[in-house]
Amino acid sequence: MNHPDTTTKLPREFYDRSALTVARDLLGKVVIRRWRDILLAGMIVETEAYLGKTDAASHAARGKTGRNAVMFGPPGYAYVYLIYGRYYCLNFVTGPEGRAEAVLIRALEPVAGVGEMQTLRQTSRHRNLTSGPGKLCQALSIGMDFNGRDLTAGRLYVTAGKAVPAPAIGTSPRIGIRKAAGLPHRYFIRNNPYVSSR
DNA sequence: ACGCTGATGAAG
DNA sequence: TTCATCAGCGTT
Repeated sequence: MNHPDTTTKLPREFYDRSALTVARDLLGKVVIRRWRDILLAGMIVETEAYLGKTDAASHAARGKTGRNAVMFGPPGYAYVYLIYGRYYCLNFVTGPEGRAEAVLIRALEPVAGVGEMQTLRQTSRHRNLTSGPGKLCQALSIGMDFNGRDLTAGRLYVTAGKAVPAPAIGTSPRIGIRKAAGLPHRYFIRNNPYVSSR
């Protein structure tokens, strides 16, 4: 029986495309987090694309600041920020340097390291481990120390998972945003129980 | 439906 | 310096 490749990282070229394309392509890919000699992994089941200055809902809409500086850098780096004073959100920078696009990772389906995720999340319920952007950062032990980290070199990266057929992909407006509502920039795998719900 | 929680950036 | 805002979560 074949075992999945957990070491080959997606190359920088993968991220060097429009956030809309990358957000869709990331579905079915696997986020790998090497944590204390343990492998934590989850398949991406929900993403959101954020564009640069043209996107009022993007952190980059009002230009470069201390917080969003990583978005303005080259693709293939992690952009992490604190939201609502309590939770972290993980984004991947996409597109050429200066365009300031990113994809928010909104939900994963746990693949490996479930026991450790349960400890990190302080819950035994599988459905609740990674079914939201704040939850998955907790489950993978991702904090501000990952902001600006290279996704092609370190202990956080993405590997090729299984292809998701186009009919299985759903789109919708982005969750929880008030500006630029209505744009279908959220992508998810239909009927996957780990997609976040509100 | 609501409270928690604190960084952020714009206004003054 | 003050203030409204915020791409969330958990409990009710």
